[in-house]
Amino acid sequence: MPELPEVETIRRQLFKKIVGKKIDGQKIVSLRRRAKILIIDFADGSSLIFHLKLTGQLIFNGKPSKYTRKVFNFDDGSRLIFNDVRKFGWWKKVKETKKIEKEFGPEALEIDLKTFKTLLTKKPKAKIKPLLMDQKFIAGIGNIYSDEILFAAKVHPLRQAKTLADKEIQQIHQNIKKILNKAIQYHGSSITERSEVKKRVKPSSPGHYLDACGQKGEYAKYHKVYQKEGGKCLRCGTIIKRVKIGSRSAHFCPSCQK
DNA sequence: TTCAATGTTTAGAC
DNA sequence: GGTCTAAACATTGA
Repeated sequence: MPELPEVETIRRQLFKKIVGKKIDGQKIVSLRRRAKILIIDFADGSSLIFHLKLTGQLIFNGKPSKYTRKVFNFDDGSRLIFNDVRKFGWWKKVKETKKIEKEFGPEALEIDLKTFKTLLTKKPKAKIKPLLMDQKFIAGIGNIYSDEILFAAKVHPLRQAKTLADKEIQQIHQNIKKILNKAIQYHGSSITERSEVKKRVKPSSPGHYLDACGQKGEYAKYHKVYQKEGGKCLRCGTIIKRVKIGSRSAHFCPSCQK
């Protein structure tokens, strides 16, 4: 679930709440994010790192439920609970984070146009959507935001990197930052899965993204193509399509994404 | 019973 | 080596 905007939202909220507090006598000095990983840094140089995968939640002073996998208690009596319905998420204590940080490509919010162009030339045959989701290529983008970025850039998700014109590369690069920043502003996307839409499962049920305060993110309101299959394109009115690329759903407008 | 799901990793094919 | 696909991880519920 949590892609960059969701993890970044949690990081910013938790930063204000827990920096300066202690877990097991260890003082928290900082909170960072690398790709979709949240990093809690301690005074002795060690860190506690988290990956929320599809359904992980980190909630400050949350109330434990049957899906709570771990509770971290702070020295002042407050706590952080880790919930995860599907159990794909993980956390671990590490002595240093250099090795982990090196496993990812440049941060999506930090990459400059020139670097982005150079990287694309190294993957000429790759399809642009899976490439944007490849954390070793560029870090932080997942299924939701790759769809939204490509719609905004008017680029078809199956385009090979080498076929992209300069202007298109520029558009993708610009929209990576624009979309991710706007999503952070709205505290990310709390969504209901396709299989759940039919079942009328509420987005508030366990296994859906919540921020560190236990609140839903509001960015899903602004999704233009993700989960909009069958709806009209907001730019041209064409019906939004969904196709499988690899094992993931891609949503796009077949008319204005070329 | 079967299906799909915001993520990642691995194995195998070409 | 590059690229693609399927499957695996565990769970849910109509």
